[in-house]
This record gives sequence, structure tokens and C-alpha cells, in this order.
Amino acid sequence: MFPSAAPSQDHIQARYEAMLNALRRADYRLTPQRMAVCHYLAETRSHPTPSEIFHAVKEQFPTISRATVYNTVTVLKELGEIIELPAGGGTGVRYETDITPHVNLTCTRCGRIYDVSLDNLEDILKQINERTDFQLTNFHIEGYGLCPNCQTSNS
Amino acid sequence: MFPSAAPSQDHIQARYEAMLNALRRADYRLTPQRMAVCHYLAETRSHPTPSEIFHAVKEQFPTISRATVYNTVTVLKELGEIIELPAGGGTGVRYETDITPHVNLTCTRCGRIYDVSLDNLEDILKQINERTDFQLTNFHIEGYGLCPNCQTSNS
DNA sequence: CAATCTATTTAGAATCAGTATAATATCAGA
DNA sequence: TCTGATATTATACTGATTCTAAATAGATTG
Repeated sequence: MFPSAAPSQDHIQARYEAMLNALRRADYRLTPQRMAVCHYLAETRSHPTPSEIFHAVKEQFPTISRATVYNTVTVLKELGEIIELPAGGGTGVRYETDITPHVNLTCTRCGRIYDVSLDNLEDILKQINERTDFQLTNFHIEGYGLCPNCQTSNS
Repeated sequence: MFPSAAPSQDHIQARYEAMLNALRRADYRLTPQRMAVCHYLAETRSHPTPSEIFHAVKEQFPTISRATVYNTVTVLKELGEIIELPAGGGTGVRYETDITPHVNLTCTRCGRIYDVSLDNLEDILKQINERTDFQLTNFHIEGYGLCPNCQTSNS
């Protein structure tokens, strides 16, 4: 069950293109820095923090600044291409890069986040649309508890 | 639909007792400061930040320190009595104090959080328990989009 | 009750995340 | 190429969160 399989090359490419298209549609320039951030977000399954994104992209772009990373993820978040999650322990945020409806199981002890897919999630979307005037772009589900590891460890 | 009705006195009392019991069960002392934090969390529907909790409790406890607030919410979070949410705009965290399964609709423009209840949420719980080895304490659903207000305003 | 041990609180310092600013660079279009 | 708008960068700044050491309060034991 855990952990999720690494995304296929096709899937990475599709997510990457989707992010670029979202930026294009909203009239943002496709700068090399933004493209690098998008590419990293498309290929990772690690729910990265802004700092992790910064260091990863720095490998290709030694001059990139944190501000550019923050700008880019803020835009992508507003466009609904990524989702902001609490990182646990109040230490900033993480980003969910898989926006297909699924469940994040967060371990309240070690903070790790696991992905699980469920059936019939469209039904939730339908109910929200019926009951509210919200213009929904995406949604996801978070579960909290102890992961298999932390259930047995006692520290 | 919006906003949620204020919680009844009975409901406040029940939530308050539940938090105190959780602390007791986990062998934490019921200090006056912790009790005051719990009481505020039980009576609010505002998804407060640590700072808001601090100022609210300070009214009754002028000497309380921020560290005590942070300690208490961290414990309550580990016990599953409250849920940490990203506050939007990267400005720290907020806490969901209503742990009955429901939906938080977060407006990606103004950052406000709305509560909505849905049917058949037990089914999600069942699916998670069937498919994973997680020991789940609670879960909730987050939706993202534009609230009715922000759909019409253009700034 | 006194002595002791541990958990908790407090104030303040330190750290870290995130934002704002101003100068520079890049890009698109005339 | 020139011009204007947008984006990036480095750095300074603000505010959120954590850490630390000392003081306090509660529980426990003799």
C-alpha cells in the first residue's frame, strides 16, 4: 500500500504541461525559473516545502531566489494546480502536487503524509456544488492518526 | 447556508469536557492555563490562529505566555482534538476546532473558511480503514475556490 | 507537614518562514 | 533598437514559532 509508486514519465509530462498551460491561460510568462519549479513539482511525490523546492531548483538554477519560488507557488496555488497543506508542527507549509481527488493521511506523530485513493469521490463534489454557492476549483481529504510505524514505536 | 450557527451551550460544554478527558487520558495535568485554552477552543467557531488564542486567553490569564499556547495546541493536535489548517497566504496556521467530519471551504482569494456538512461521510472512514493500516483518529475535507463574495468583486 | 521530584509555565532570546523593496534583467511589441 | 511591462534577484524586514533557563506548581513519599 505505502508508499505511492513513483509517477510515470507520461504522468509527469502531463502534469508539467498542465501547469504551464494554466500559467499561459492566466497570462503569466513562462520563464525558465517558473518552468523549473513546475517541473520539480510535477515529478515529485514528496509534498515538498517551499525550502525543499528552492534547494531542488537551485541545482539547475544556482541564482534562483526564494522570492521566485514563493511567487511561483502562490500563483500555482491560486490557479488550483497545487494545494497548500500544513507541514505539521507549525513549521510552515507543504504542497500537494497531485490534484486528483484523493486522501492525505497525515501521521500526527511523525508528520509524514501518505496518499490513498478512494472510490466515489465525485459524489462529494456534487454535494458541495448542490449545497453551496462556492465556485470550487478542487478539493481533497485529510485523515489524521498514527501511521503503521508510529503505532509500534514508543518514543 | 453561511455562516454556521453559534454552538449551543451544551455543545460547548461537551467539546470542553472531551478535550479535558483527552488530556487526562494521556496523563497531562489539567492546569488552569490549559483549561482556559480548551475552553476558548470549545466555544469559538472562528478557526483561530495561535495568536488569536493567545490574546483571547490573556483576558482571563494576563500572565500566560505564547509558549504555553503553542504547547497546548500541539498536544491537543496530537490527541486529535483539533486540526491544523494552513491559514492562507503563508501567515501561519489556524485550528479547526470542530472535529466532526465536515467540509472546510477555503476561499483562495480572501482566505475565509466556511463550514459545510455533508451526507455519507462514514463511508469515507470505512474505506480508509479497509484499505490502510493507519490508526485513524479523525478526518475532514477541504475544498478550494471562490466564495460568493469574491466571485463578484474584481479587486 | 516537609522534602523532593517532575511537569509546567514564563519571559525573553533566538531562529526561521514568508513578505516587501529596490535595483537589475528579461521579454514582447512598436 | 527602443520602450514599457513583467519577472528575478539580493537583501532587509516582519512576524510566527521554537528554545532555553529560571521560577512555579502539583504530586509523591517519608
